[in-house]
Amino acid sequence: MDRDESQILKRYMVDACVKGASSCGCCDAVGVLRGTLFLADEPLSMDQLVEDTGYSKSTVSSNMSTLERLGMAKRVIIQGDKRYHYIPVTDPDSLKKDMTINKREEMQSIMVALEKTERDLRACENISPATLERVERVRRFYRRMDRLIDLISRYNTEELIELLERGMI
Amino acid sequence: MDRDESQILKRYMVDACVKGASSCGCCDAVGVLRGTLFLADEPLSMDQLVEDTGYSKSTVSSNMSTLERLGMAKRVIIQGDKRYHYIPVTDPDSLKKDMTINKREEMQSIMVALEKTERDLRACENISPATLERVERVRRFYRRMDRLIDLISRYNTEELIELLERGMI
DNA sequence: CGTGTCGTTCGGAAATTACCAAACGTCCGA
DNA sequence: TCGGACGTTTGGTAATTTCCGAACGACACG
Repeated sequence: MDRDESQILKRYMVDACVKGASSCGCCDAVGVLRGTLFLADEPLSMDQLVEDTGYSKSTVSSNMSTLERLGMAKRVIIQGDKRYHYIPVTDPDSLKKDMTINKREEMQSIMVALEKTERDLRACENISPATLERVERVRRFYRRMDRLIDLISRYNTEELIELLERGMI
Repeated sequence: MDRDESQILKRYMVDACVKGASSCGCCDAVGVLRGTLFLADEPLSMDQLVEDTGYSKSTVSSNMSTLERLGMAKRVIIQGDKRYHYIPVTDPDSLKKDMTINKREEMQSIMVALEKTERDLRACENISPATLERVERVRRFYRRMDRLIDLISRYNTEELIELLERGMI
């Protein structure tokens, strides 16, 4: 596979990854790097990532650490090479974990806020019953949703699908 | 509840909503508006939102439409008032739908990219079997994950929790 | 101990985004 | 048909973010 072919081929993945990155608040470079890594034949060094993406070394460095922090890339050691090399994370369990973990953190922060709000509302003198009721209702929902995501994280994908398909009948 | 109390009380919710907003790529104003709306005693007009948040009318207008597009706020008609009024969306089904729909769109775009990539890879001459295998594996994962989210969207929260709790035993 | 190779950090430039004020279009009542 | 109340769109500006190159620190090898 020559370079040009490879470049064309990469476009789809890179675009999709950029979209995914921006939807979780990351800059384009994170997506580009993920897509590039994903379609690489072998673990890539930072120099290769610099060359393949056109970003500077510093940009690649900082964005690769966010990619690592998000659990989407891993460093590996290549024998006889002191440079770092990166591989994309592709095993189903890790991918599934990544997908739930962010959502859960976001939900928990809203849940904490709802709890504090509800407490403060009750302590207030002239509270509006309607507002309190709404806060309670949503807080209950988030608590249930949190429980649900907790349950979901305890199964693997196949088990979940099987359970839910069985339940549909 | 006087204004100052209400302002202090709002902080938690607004903060949490801002965090949530930024994690789905929206600017702070979207979060601030959502939080404000959430703790309002009654449907709010744009003028009231302008006053409560300190944003300009144009900022409120444009960000309220994104909030509406995201399904987090709704316009209601108040009898004898020709202005729009907004209420927060709080029913569990809508909230659950919002939480899954974004994730699903993101996943589907990656899935489409993976499918195109896989097709192109097969058409290539010197493809790396390792790369192809990786693309296949991840594509399979996404396809299963998509199926899973589809199943999840067919149940309501309580049904899901019950099913999964029963499965745990 | 030097020297060269790596990766990270830092400061500033460039590009993007968020925001506001003003102009504009629309709808309703007079 | 005019006037006024509303909401949206637009153009410009301020603030933020992204990115690069240079400087820096760490580490291995001669």
